[in-house]
Amino acid sequence: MENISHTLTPSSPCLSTFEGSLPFCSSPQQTCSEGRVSLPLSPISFPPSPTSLSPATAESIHSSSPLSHCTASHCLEGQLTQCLSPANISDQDDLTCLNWLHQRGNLLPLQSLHKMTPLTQIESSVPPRPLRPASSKPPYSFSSLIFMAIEDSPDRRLPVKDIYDWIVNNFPFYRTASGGWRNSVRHNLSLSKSFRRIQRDKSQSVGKGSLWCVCPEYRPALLEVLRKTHSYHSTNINLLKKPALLEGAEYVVPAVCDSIEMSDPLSQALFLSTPSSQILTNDNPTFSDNPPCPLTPDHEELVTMESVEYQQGEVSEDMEKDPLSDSGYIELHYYQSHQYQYLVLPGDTELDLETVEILQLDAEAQEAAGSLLDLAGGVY
DNA sequence: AAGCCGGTAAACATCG
DNA sequence: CCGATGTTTACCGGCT
Repeated sequence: MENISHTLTPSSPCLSTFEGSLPFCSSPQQTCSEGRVSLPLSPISFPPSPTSLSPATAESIHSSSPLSHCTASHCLEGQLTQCLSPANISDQDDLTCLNWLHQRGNLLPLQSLHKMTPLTQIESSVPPRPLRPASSKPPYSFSSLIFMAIEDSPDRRLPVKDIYDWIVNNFPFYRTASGGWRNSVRHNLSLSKSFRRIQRDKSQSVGKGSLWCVCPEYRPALLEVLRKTHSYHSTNINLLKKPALLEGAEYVVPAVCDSIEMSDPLSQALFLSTPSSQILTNDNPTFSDNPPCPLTPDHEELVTMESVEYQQGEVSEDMEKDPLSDSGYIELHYYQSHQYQYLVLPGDTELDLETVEILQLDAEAQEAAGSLLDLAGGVY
């Protein structure tokens, strides 16, 4: 048994003060002691300050964090996009180079960038392994597919056409499948309570139909289903990936795994909760009435949070292995439970779930972090 | 066996 | 009118 205490640094000065308990653990492996979270203000942005982590973790996270050079005030001033702009990257080998982000969507590689070979290089140098035939159907239900598609969109809402496109782009199976699956998608959207239709803003309406979003109250359930599916189907994949890590492989290239892994959006997506200011209600069903709140200087408040302590090692090996621990990528997850939303941060380069940090953030903190990540995920 | 869930097909209405 | 979109119903198979 080992107590681990990490002091995390908030992503930005826009995070407002949070003080509260942590009644929620993201996985059965974790035993979180309730406690207050207090983070010292730092100009270092999301993810957590390396200085408070182990040297190896700190080095890795710092060097792999594309946002580590960008403060939230940059974000507030709209300069983060410059920070993330390829034009701003003088050297392709620069640690802040975001080519990988462009190439892989909002996938955040786990390993230090300086240890990484650019994906284009790897993908061209690694002999292409025969991909799983396109006839192999993804294990994910249509609800999960829709969920992932919507979550992977910048605005967390998509027209059905874009949902089709996302599925086709991420799961080649549907590229050649007959059109019946589209009917299933529409059927699922209509029937499932998890999804909600939003009228498009008439003034800027382009295209047909409505936008679809995920009902926040059903997000945890959808995420859980997704995690279970991913966990179940990633077992064999992990066996493939683990030796590569042990042998010092520079980068685990999803593309050399089978088709599910290659296109696995769970490994790629940043599941970000819609900030509470954007959550749709029945009374206010359109974003045109309730536009997403941009960060404003009003949100710039100092944050103090205390370290989070939780138990490590109190986990039965029989318990379900969390897919996040083996995903090979830094993943940032929001959970919503009751009136709280929870942001799960990776606290270790290996992404062992025992070392994942859980922060409970208030709405403004989520918004701040979400905006940063939106920008990071929106540049590709 | 019954109920639930997910997938599929189909009919129909609406909309641009 | 046509195609895309959205809703609804029905049926089937797998799972618990």
